[in-house]
Amino acid sequence: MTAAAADDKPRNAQTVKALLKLREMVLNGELPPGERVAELSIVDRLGVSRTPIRMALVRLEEEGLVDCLATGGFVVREFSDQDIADSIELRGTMEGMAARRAAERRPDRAELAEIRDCVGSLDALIRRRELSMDDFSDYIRLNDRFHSLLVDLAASAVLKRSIERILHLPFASPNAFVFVQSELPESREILSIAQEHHRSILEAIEHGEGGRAEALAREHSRITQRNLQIALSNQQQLDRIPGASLIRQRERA
Amino acid sequence: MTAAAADDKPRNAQTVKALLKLREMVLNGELPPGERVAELSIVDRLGVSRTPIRMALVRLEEEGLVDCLATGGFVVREFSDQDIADSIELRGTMEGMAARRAAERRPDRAELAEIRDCVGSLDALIRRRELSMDDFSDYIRLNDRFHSLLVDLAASAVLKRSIERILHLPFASPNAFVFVQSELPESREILSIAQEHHRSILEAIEHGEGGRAEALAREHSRITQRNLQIALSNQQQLDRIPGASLIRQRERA
DNA sequence: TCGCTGATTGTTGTATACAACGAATCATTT
DNA sequence: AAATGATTCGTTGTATACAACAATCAGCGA
Repeated sequence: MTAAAADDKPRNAQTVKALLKLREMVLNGELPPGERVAELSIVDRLGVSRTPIRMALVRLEEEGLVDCLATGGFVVREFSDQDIADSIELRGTMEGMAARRAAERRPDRAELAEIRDCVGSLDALIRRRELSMDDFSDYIRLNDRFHSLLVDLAASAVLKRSIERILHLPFASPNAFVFVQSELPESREILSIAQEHHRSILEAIEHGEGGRAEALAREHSRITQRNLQIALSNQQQLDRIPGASLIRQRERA
Repeated sequence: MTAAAADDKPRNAQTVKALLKLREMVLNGELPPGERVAELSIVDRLGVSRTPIRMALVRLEEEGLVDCLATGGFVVREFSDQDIADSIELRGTMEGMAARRAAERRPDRAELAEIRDCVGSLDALIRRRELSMDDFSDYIRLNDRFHSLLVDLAASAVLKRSIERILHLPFASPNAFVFVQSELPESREILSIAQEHHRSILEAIEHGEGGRAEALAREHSRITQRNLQIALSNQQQLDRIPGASLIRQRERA
């Protein structure tokens, strides 16, 4: 955590730069879905050679953000409403497994300290009178932390990898719709319900109740599903979620 | 299904060749786990240049068979017993989700035709007096087909992708331990139980019983877990499963 | 005007060249 | 002899050159 090695140049600096930038460009909509990603045009825009760009594209393809064309080259993928709902459901299922595994493992107090602290911080945050935009940003950070710690508690490298993979689809994130939700009148209630879920999941883990922990974690993901449905009914709000440009436009009457 | 284009050279022939060969070499144990994969040595052995090898290595890394070293280069990964069990459990969880989704979708007769046929063939196979090695090979083919059709019935591209990804770990396959099992005296009973699972999963889907379908699919995966435990208690048999060389040797007294 | 053909351009897949970094080796010193 | 420092070797990451293929566009003919 020291300030050492701030601009530590890794050996593969160009590749990670290309990967980060390309992912950003895809999520921005700067590279529209369905369009072929011309490697040379990226060379111009990023100032790195084709090789690292190619590597990054392969990784993005494995992540699921671009598709490998049979004729050669890559295309930015397009996602249907169903794809998004499926991603959220899959995350919920896997987090359910994580919660169950965590409960069955009977972690000791030391292992639970961090996530307890996280839930405590969330409690404090929710109790504030008014929730500013910054508060929502804090919520996102803490919420991310909770979900990440939950997966860690399952102590399964395989499961962790799989969950991290699905989270590469930005709209599968537990936070994908928080800012959409923040504009709803019932926003506070939704956050309270979510936090109640967090508390009971933790409680179930502490009590070693695997089945309950799994059911709760799944139920928790349905909040994201609800928020998705709300966003889907309002194009303006939908446009503000991460990776919005990747969503296939439904025909409108 | 015609005989057309048998040796159709795709554009990226070298890359797929490298990917296939490298995967084979890793699973063979030809490239021992923990050892750095020197690209130049692969160049000699495969007769393709470094570039396609590099691409293949990136893909293998995303598949989880090799790890990306911080210092640069790739290492063949090593898997603990727990990793294997976790992979099987994760597959079971995702197949459970697939079965539930399939049931909830209420597929019509036409959609169910293939999997019904598959279960029928399995029935016929199991009913034979004696099961030869070829019979077990047939079983593996049909079993693979059943699991694949089950995933297709869920009609979720996201889920399908995730399941296919976990199946890249060879010991996560539903068939990983069938040949080990084939040498057990109770082999036939295990196959009968598995087939009973297949039948009831299909039945639950036909009846639209999502919860039951999910529970059954999960239970079904526990057969693989049992077989894993059996294999783990007998090093000789363990060595015969696909990717055996990737399994970390436990210290023996 | 429409369709077909041929050339041209653009893009990818592959091979290779090059430079920087790390690891191992060997020599030197204490 | 052990430790330490310099040097050599090997390996990777990156850039670029080249060839094959696809797509596009112009021109020609009906």
